[in-house]
Amino acid sequence: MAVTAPNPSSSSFSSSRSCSSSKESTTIVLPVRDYDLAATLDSGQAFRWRPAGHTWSGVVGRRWVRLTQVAGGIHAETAEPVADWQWLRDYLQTEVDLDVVLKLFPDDEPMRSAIAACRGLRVLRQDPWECLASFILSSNKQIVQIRQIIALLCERFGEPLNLPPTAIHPTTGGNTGSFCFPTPQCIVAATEAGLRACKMGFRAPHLLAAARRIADGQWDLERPRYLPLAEARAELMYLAGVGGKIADCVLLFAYGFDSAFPVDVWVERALRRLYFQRRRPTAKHLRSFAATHFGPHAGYAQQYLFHYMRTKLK
DNA sequence: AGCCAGGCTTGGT
DNA sequence: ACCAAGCATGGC
Repeated sequence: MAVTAPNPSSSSFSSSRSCSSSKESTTIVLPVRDYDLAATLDSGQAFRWRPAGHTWSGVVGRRWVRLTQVAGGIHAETAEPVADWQWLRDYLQTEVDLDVVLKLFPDDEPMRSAIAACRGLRVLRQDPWECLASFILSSNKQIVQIRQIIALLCERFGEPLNLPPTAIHPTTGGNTGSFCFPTPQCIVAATEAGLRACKMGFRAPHLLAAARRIADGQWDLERPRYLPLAEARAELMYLAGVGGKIADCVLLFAYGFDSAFPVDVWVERALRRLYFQRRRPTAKHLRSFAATHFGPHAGYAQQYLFHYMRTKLK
C-alpha cells in the first residue's frame, strides 16, 4: 500500500507570495484551468454549498463566499475585504495541476471513461474539524439528509456571519449559509437533546464526544497531518462514530492524504461494475485492490469513480 | 453472528 | 399510491 504523506507543497502557504503591498478587496478571480466548480462542490465532499444559477454560495472558515466559474478561472466574492486569498486557493486546490494527477491514474477503460465524464473535478482541502464532524454526521445518511443536518447544526449552534446585501434571499429571509460551522467549543456547550433536534439521531453522542475530546485537548486536530497514513487513520478511528470509511473521507478531504480511498456503496458499486463484473469480491478484497491499483492519487480516482457512478452510470 | 438506532430517498410493486 | 430497503457505525 502506498503510504503517502500529505504533500506540503499542495497545501502551501507559499513564502514567495508577497502580500505586503496587496490591496484589500471583496472580489478576485483565481486563475485556473481544468476546474469543474459545480462537480467539485456537489460531489459529496462538502455539504454547505448552495447553487443559485451558476454561482455557488457557502462558508469557508469564518467567511461567507460566493463562487462563479468564469473563463480562465473562478470568480470569488466575500462579504468583507480580503488582503490575502491563499486560504481560498488552498480550500479549492486551484494550485494543483490536474494533468499531473490524472496522468498517474491507471490507464484502463473505467478510468478513461470516468475522466472523460468528470474532467475538472477536484478534491477540496477542507478544515479538519468541519470535515470530521460532517462525516461523523454522514454515517448511514444520504447526501441530501447530511446537508439538512449540517444546515440545522450551523443555524442553531454556529456563530452568525456578515453577509453582503446582495446575498439576502428574498423568499427565505436570507440566513441560509450565513453561519460558521460550530466549533468544538460550540458543540460542547450544546446538549445531546439539542443536537438530536438537528435530526442527527444516534450520531449526536458521537459528535458530542469528539467535540469534547478536541475541546479539552485530548485529541489534537493537527496531529494526523504529521503521521503516516495508517497511523493517522488509526487516530481518527479511535473516535467513536468514526469507522474506516469515515476516517478515509477525513484523511482525503481535510488532511490531504491523496492515497486515502473511501469505499462507500457508490464506489463499491462502481468497482464491482467496472472492475469485477459479476464476481463478488469481499470488502477486504476491494480495499486491497483499491490500495494497489489506483496509485498515489487513489483518493482522486475514487472521487472520479464516485461522481461518474452517481451522475452517469446510476 | 444479527439487530437496532433517525429520517429521508430510492426502488419495487 | 404504498411500503420496504438502503445508508455506516457502534453497542448490545
